[in-house]
Amino acid sequence: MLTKKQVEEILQTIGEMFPEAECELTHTNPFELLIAVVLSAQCTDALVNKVTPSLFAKYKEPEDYLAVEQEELEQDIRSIGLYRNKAKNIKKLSRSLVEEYNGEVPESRDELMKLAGVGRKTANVVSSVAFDFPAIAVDTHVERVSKRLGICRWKDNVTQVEETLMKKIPQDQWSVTHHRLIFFGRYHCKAQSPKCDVCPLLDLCREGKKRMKKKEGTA
DNA sequence: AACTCGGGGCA
DNA sequence: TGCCCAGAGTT
Repeated sequence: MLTKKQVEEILQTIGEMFPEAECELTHTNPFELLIAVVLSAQCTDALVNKVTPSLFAKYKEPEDYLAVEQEELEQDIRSIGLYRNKAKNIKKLSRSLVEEYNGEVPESRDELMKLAGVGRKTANVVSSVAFDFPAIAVDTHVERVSKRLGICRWKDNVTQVEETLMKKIPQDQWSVTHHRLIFFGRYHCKAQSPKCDVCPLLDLCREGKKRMKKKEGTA
């Protein structure tokens, strides 16, 4: 596992690689943020942002989602993929908010995770971004990159990855770190074909050095 | 633990 | 043109 100082250096380097890394989710209130994050499962924020302007113009409150047929909602979010599941979850989630939470978005992760379509990652994003709850959202990119670089352990489960990241990164950098690691994971340290041969972090990266060595052997 | 949903992005 | 996904639910 890397030290705090090493992690700091790595994050700074990644920040220089992707200066454009910043939160792409646009939201004006907790409910819109919740919907946007639910929609973003298995697709990019950029793609979600193509539908949210018209979506949020049409649907302001949970009641608005309950007022239309599910087929209509499906068409409104069709271009993002997985739209049937997501439309069904949003209808169900809106009903829960109206009936059980007085129309308000709950603030705690545990309550958020009871909602349809809201898992651990979505709950962490909403509670931390909308309600300043101390949490780091760990998605597949963040987890993979953290493990490859040695920021956390290989055997760590998601909870342990979260804890390690929160321990090694100053709280005021959690949000930007999340997005830096996502950019790094998506465009550089990719799941299938990481660009180890042109990676400025290779000297620090156990996994990268292992991969380069293996590559030499097979070449 | 493996499977499903799905249009868009990228090789 | 065919792969692969910024997750969550179900079995």
